[in-house]
Amino acid sequence: MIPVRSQIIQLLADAVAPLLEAIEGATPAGLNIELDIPKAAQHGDYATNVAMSLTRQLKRNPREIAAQIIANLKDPEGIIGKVEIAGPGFINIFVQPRAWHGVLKDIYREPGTYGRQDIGAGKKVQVEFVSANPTGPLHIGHGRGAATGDVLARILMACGFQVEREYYINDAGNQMDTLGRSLYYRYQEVMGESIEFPDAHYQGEYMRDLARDFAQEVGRQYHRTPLEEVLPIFTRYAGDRILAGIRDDLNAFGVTIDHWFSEQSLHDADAVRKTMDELEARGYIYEEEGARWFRSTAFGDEKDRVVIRANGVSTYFASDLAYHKNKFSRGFDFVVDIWGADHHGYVERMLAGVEAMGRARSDLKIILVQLVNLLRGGAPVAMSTRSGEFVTLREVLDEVGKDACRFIFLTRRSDSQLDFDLDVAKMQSNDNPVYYVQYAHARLCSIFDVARERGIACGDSPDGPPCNLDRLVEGQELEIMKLLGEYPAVLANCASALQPHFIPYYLHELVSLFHSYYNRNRILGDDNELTQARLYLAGAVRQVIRNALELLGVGAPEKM
RNA sequence: GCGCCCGUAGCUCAGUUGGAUAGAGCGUCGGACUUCGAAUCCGCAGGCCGCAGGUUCGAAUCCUGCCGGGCGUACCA
Repeated sequence: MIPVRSQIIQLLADAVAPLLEAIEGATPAGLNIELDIPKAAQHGDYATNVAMSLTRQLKRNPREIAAQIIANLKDPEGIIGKVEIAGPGFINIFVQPRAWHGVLKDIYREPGTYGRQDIGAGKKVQVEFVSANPTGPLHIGHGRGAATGDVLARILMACGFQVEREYYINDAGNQMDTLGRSLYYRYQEVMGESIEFPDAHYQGEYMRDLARDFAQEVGRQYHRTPLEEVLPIFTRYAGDRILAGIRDDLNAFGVTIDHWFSEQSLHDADAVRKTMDELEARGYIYEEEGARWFRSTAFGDEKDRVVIRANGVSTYFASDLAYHKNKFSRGFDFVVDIWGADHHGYVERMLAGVEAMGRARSDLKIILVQLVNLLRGGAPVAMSTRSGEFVTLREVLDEVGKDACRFIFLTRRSDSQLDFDLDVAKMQSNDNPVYYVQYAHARLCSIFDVARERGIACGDSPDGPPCNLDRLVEGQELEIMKLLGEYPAVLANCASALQPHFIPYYLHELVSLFHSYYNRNRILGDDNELTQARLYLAGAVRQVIRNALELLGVGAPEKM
């Protein structure tokens, strides 16, 4: 049992249950009790609007219901100090200071796993993200998707889901031929040919580098060899090398992919055709104007979509249908797709596809990550893979650093656009929120170093702490304990909203409170009993900072 | 034209399953280091939550319309 918050929710639920049992058709099981933290301290540590939300069912006025709930409230452990009815029917709850000690003990009981919980109950989940075409290096926008997907995966794992990270490789279709041709032409250049590089090919500098490397490996054997004879060789080389580069960049960014899934493998296994057959058997495929269409309008899409063109070639969407069928066949309870927001027009047809395959639409959760506007000194940096004008993720990492980069991405909700100014990110590096948080961690470590030098024993036992926690009576000390107790709820929010940004905001709030407390109070003082109690508190703060940073994939340095 | 996302302090953004007096960072200005890390802290200023209606005990949050920005609207991927 997570201390205080969930204990109070349980007490309230028990108090509400008799009221609901008294009327017919009520469903106490479905009752969701919300416990808010009021903005004003006079409104208590927690407040709930449960009485107001029951007015319709109970057909009584909210204050009356609130009084009834309070009368039913049992509190054998003495967690609640005072309860009040306020305003239109809020129930304000004041927590007994000593109750917060449970939060600290909980943290010390299993430090590294504090915050983890089992709302997922072992459900299998897949998070698919980045999935950039292997035609060039990752850029900053991919980085945002990578950070979001990676951290979402970590959060879901922390919440008891079994998670697999997947990268879908679009290695089929004519873009790969374009890639191979691009390398071919650059290779001929390296051989000394003067050629006119065709439009609509990949003309980034990285292609020249690849061509030089390729020439190193194979020598002159393909010099002036007709393109058609050797294209597959060039395509394969370019694709493999670029994909390896993507893997390296992701690793440098702290992202590890569990499973790389090739689109081509679907074609090789004839999975696209099989999927189309299955959909046809279900009555969702028809022929018109020489093409074959998927009836996505049956599930709310605005128009039907072509899956097999008149020329017999399947579309990308057809592959994606087969891909998602494949995903579900692997036993995932639900799958999360993280897409660039420029694909939002694709959402409805994909959900339609999921339904047509007999799955619930909610089994596919599509998270749209908005575009990143890369700026330098306030001016936009032009980005285009084809033209080769872009700043790579790698360059941003070298310039700004992994921790700052991840933190900036993760501090905004993914569906709002983000201005990322390289100069600002560097210039402000000392005022960057990530350093604010890391500094608190380093400072805490330093305190423990000093304590050790002075020979102060630091209690770290969950049961019957060796220190007297009743000495923690400062307002901020109680606030810190309370906030530490909120951490599991923050994670649960992230998991249900599939949004990581609550964690950075939580961290900032916790760290800010700690810094303020630190400036007002001495942790290591003359009063040994008080010192030990405060160290116990400080250790808990440090632990939660660590756990949260770990989830973000951001380092928790002991010195900086 | 139609569809989706966004519009909150000078700037960048939280808060949007409806809750009490709308928050933070940066920036401006003014304070705090003989004491555990000043990459910190404390304080001041800053708002018709894009506009207008509606729903109700209560709206930044839900509904409708409008304005402004982004993206999409392929038998491309």
